[in-house]
Amino acid sequence: MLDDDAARLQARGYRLTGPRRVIIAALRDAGRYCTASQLYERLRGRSVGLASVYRTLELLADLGLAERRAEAGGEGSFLYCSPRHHHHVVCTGCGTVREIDACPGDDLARAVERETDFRIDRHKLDFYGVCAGCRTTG
Amino acid sequence: MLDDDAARLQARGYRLTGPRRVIIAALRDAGRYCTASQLYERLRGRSVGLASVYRTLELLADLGLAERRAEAGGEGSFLYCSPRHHHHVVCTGCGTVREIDACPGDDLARAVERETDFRIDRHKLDFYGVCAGCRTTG
DNA sequence: AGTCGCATTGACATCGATTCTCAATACGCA
DNA sequence: TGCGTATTGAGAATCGATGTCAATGCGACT
Ligand SMILES: [Zn+2]
Ligand SMILES: [Zn+2]
Ligand SMILES: [Zn+2]
Ligand SMILES: [Zn+2]
Repeated sequence: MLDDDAARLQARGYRLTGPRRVIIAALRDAGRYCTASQLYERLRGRSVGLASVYRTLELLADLGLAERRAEAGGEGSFLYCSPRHHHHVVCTGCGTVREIDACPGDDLARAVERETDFRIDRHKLDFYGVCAGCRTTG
Repeated sequence: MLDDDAARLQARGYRLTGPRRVIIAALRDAGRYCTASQLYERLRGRSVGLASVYRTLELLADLGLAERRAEAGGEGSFLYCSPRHHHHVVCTGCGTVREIDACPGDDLARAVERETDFRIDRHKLDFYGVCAGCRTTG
């Protein structure tokens, strides 16, 4: 877990507890979307309760340090997100997610404002494709 | 419900039933993300079962005619999507969603390919802001 | 380092959204 | 119009997610 994440927690008055450290580190290291039960399994033996996994994921989503996604048939899953503005590239083969800096920027947002008469505040952009590893393997 | 949607269903061998027509029309007309129970309420008296609402939403998502979203604390919700490539503008005030043509295009996708060594197939882009109505009202 | 207040935790109970089951129905086709 | 089968509605069943609560441990202040 990075100091930056710790700072974010404490800046909002949350305590930096053992379970939180471990859960956040696990989500970070996963480098992909994880469900609560997946993280819970990965942390067996570290005495972390499933409820705490749910609570911490919820907290991270609230702090902007994680992004929630809808699964097709079942559980929700979370992806660790660094605090800066960024977008994602998702490998449809292995599930790996990488943060990227490429961004359509304000120009496109302004074009959208003209087209719709909305005032645009933010945007979300994800790319889907196949990573180098999956191309050679598969 | 549009003929285009009907054609998509039947092209995959699905039957064009009464409940499906009604549910799809309701989702289309909503112009926003809807939960299964919201649609079910809206269709009271039309003898459409909740299970059929769930099944039809799932089917639409599968056909690419609806997009699923994760809600914070509770139910999943679905948004009707036309078949062509497009993106969304979501009003954070009233929930209205509009489809737009603005798109970062292949240039950005190629930049991402160079940056990551992924082969990019598709992307998803949403803008969030406040619509004209919500600006004057609120 | 020691003390104290209270946020946080783990285990389990509970809730509720989604899926399953199955006999009855109604599409699509000849 | 008649048949075969996908689909439906209602209720049961599932299980992901949240609530409860006594025990714990973080962190602030000595
Ligand atoms: Zn891959
Ligand atoms: Zn951006
Ligand atoms: Zn609005
Ligand atoms: Zn696009």
